[in-house]
Amino acid sequence: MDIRLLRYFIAIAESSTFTKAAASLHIAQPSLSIAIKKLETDMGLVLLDRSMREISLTKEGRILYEEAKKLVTHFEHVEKELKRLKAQGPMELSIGIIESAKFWIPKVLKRIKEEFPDVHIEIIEVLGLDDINRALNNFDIHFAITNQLISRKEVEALPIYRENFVALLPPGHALEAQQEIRITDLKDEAFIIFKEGFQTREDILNAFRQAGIKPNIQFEVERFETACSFVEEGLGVTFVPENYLKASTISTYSIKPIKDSTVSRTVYLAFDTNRYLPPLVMRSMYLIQSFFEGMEDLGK
Amino acid sequence: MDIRLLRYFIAIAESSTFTKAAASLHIAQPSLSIAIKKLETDMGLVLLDRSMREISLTKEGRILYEEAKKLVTHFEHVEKELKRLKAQGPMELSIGIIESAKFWIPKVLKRIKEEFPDVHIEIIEVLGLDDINRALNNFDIHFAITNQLISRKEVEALPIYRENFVALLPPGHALEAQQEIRITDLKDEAFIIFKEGFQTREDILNAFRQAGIKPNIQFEVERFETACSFVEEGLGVTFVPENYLKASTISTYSIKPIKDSTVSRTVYLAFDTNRYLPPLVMRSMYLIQSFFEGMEDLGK
DNA sequence: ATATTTTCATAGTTACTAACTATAGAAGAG
DNA sequence: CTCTTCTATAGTTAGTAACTATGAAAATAT
Repeated sequence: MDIRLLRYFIAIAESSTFTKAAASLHIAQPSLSIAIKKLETDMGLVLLDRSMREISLTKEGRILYEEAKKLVTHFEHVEKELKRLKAQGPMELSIGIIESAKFWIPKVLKRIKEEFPDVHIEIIEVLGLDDINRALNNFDIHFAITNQLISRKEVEALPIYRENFVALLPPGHALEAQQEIRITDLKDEAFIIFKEGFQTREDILNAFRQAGIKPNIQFEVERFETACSFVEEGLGVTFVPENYLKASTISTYSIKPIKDSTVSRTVYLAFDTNRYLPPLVMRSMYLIQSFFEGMEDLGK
Repeated sequence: MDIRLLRYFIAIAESSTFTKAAASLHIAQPSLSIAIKKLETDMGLVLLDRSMREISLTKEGRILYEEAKKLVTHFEHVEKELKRLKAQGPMELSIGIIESAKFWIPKVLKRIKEEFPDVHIEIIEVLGLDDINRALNNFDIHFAITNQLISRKEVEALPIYRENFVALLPPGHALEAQQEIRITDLKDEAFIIFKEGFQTREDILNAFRQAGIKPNIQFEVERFETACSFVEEGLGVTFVPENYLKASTISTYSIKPIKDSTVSRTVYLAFDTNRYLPPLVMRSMYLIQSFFEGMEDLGK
């Protein structure tokens, strides 16, 4: 059995015609027809339904497609490991994270480093859904810490913890005297919120909806960092996760808990299930999960 | 790249001569020489040191040997899964366990079944070290719950919990009046112990050593079940794990805690690191580990 | 030290196979 | 009903994976 046949099969499954797949593989179409037929006889299974003009996968074909992707990425992992060994390079681990994860990430990285002293860990900030999907697809990151709900079936998202938001008021704001903020207090306040496509925007809008009012949205941003600097300039009010503030240097704005409805979001550990995950990656994900284990209200 | 080349390489790594490996693969020796040379050029690495008559693996060769085994077992797993799918057979999970694990195993199996309703779980009782090694090597079991210390480097043993022993006295025994037993109370008592090669024997002998006496060994057995029936017949005294009694139907002998030194043993989850472990297996091991997580004194 | 045995590599041969081009046949689109 | 699009088959060629025979090197025996 040749890995080549699996690569061919994956290409077909993804382009759904022999002709296009052959083109993308830079081989002639009949070669591909014969190769797949050989794969089918080798495996003793019918993998494709050729009755229509655009081929479709049989049940067995769908399973093999998923398994073949894992097997091919496993193979590529081994190749890469050997090259790394030859070049004396370090083991690599790439994690995509949201802003507020900066608070706890160093603690977990310390644990990972204890078990894998030579590993070189790369932390990449991933912002929106597209960003995460792109990073996971390109294998830029091994897994992501994210609050985005990812609906693609090949991506699994394990909830690891929930985090509460707090309100951020500009210095000298009228509400500064209050110990706590109610969402209804913000009825006419200029509000700084995340752009469309960010889960956090939806979480905050939901909280306003529950309180029965609409926020007066004046600015739309992509990062808490931006929102914070806007607040500092007195441009409006915003909500940020408590954990984000733990990671950033305290500034001049005043921080107030939100009283009536708890505004919160779930943070997930997301990874591609159709990919071979080497022991280092599996173990790191396990360490992150167990870091939060037993914490109340994981939003499961 | 052909899986065949990896199989060839594994055979060489394990028999340390081309000639023997070729024989075991049922191919001619020159074919193997050429195949391995091709593998080396494909990978761009020197895998073998041929300077001696018996070849040895280079550093890269050793890594590839371990990785290749995982890759080949991964491939075999996929083949088996497809055959299973064709035959409409159930997913299989085989776990080797020691006697005393019967107590908690059903609870964990319930959790596994919740996540994988169709899985067919096979529980195999594994007794001594040889038994476990044989079962892991033959792929008869995916992992083992064992108290044996396994020194082979390809087997990892994660401590999951510790269990205490209690003393078992035959009905009507002189010490029956006591609430607790001291090891020194058993100075001249006929003692029933495990055979050589069982970790439990060593654990119990250590406890006696610490108490400064030697047990009067009269019977050597391979199972707690046997030891218990011997006690029932009045042939002597023995120590068994509390957990074992929780799983067995209470009988006529009397059970006494051991007072002075706590006699206990560590139970491990042992698995072959040089083997591809499919998600079902990984997840099951995780569920077992987290079942005991947070319990005190895991003997780590 | 020398002969013998053991082991791996190379050379040459053969059969298989994976690629190609050309073309036939089947399934949708206009 | 015709034309296009797609897959399968036929036939060809180059590459390769197996074989046998044999040479070179290293360990063992005499």
